[in-house]
Amino acid sequence: MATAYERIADDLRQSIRTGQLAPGDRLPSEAKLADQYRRSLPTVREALRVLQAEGLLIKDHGRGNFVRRPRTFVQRTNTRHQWEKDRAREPLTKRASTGATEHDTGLEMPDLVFHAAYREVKATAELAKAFGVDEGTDLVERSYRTRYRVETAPFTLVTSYLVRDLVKENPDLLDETKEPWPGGTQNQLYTVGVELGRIEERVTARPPTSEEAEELELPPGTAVLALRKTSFDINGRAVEISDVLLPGDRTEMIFTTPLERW
Amino acid sequence: MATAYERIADDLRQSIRTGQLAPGDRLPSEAKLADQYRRSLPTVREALRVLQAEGLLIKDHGRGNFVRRPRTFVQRTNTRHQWEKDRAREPLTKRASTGATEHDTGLEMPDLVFHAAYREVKATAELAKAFGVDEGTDLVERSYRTRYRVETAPFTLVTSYLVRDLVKENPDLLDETKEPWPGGTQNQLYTVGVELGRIEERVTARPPTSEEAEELELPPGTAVLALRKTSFDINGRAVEISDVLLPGDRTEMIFTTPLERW
DNA sequence: GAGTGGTCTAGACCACTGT
DNA sequence: CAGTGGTCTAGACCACTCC
Repeated sequence: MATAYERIADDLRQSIRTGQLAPGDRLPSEAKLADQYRRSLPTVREALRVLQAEGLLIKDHGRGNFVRRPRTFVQRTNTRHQWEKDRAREPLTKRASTGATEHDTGLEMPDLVFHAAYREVKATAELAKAFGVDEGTDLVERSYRTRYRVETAPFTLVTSYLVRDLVKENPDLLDETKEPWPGGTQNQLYTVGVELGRIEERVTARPPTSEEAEELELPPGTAVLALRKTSFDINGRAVEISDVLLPGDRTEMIFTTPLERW
Repeated sequence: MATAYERIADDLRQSIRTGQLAPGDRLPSEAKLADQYRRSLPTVREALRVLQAEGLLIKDHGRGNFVRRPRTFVQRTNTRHQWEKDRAREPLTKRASTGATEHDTGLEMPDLVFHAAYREVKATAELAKAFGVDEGTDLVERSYRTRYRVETAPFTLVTSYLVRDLVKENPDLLDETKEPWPGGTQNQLYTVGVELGRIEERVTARPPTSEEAEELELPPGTAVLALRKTSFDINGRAVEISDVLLPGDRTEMIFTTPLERW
């Protein structure tokens, strides 16, 4: 025998799946649902919580509970890497027009708001291992967030690390007022003589920390996609590491793997 | 001013982060916590629910609340595709020894339990579009689940589609007792004269449906990684489509993108 | 101000786990 | 059996939204 809140949840879920409750519709108020199902208010609220965790429902304080609309996805491809590499040696005028994010999303620069911050940090054990350097080595940490101009929440948080010694020849790379750098990281590395040979991306899904949930304005129960990108130069040395955080409920990542011919 | 349950959650979260409460530790009973914080039981339970959603806590009915242990990850790479292609034309003896899952996880065949089911279905609008065929075209649907012998829950659910006409020349491909097919899908396709040229994988994170949560034995609040894999032959035709469902809390996907030299 | 969801209480009873 | 978490109730008061 299912519990009372499960039965209410099942019933409402059914109404949503059949379209009896359409996306955007407001549900009856919690008090009315309690009456309807002859259950107490907390029990009804428990049922709604289940549906919220399944992504079927949006709760809006003071307004009501609404059937969630299908999500619009932001895409992120791995073909962006080759695209960025091809442009890294192009003249400034060409590089300035669009970046890799625009390549992925089809949006234009003016649609996006970009924010960057720089910091010098010492390599943690984990980062030192990933870079193949000693713990405590000087790193440059750059934090980015990018959002649509029309929205308040960013759709990516990026924390990027470079070994300081590698980039010290180009002081512009340590100047946060120079961001967004036209042409992106691969062009930045080109200015200090580095060519990338391979990019590795490790992807996991996990619940956001409370801080991350707040910054990305994630509804409760939404996971984040955590992507650890490591860029290797043509000699196989790790030269840049980025931790990218993407809201799981509106990001689609597309990876294309070419195969060698028989 | 934070709410009561938030303050309790913050306090416990702090204890966990500092290690005052170590992974595997049991928390005081909910009644004791209620006493301690001078709050009602439901308020304490609300706080614990927050921590559970953050993946910091495991609730175990009748036993207690426990600090969650760090998760052990199952890895899934995209280098598996080239690896599988290289083996697709090898003799049976070599193909039989290990499959792509073993390549990724480092496990041996005897560690894994494999289950397959076959069904003939008509192409939905969505699948028809992805295959570039007419809606209603005959497809073969194969469902797999793979789990560790020592665990009860599978770590992948796979639903794979092939166009029936493409594989009808080899009747073994329609026989579910022949699974796991030594050498995997790429060898199966080789038997009907298909060579793969490119594989595209689209990854999203979303909350599981109630059915999926049950089948994967996911704790509440855990997301699934949903991967739509499309295999294209050397002429760019989609020949196989797989929907792969992975538990988000213990899967790491690794994608390597090689870059062309300047 | 009326209507909505959000927080909190005090307590009852049930279900699961271990001894 | 004792101790734990899971479900459910009836009701109070607060915070937000919209008219």
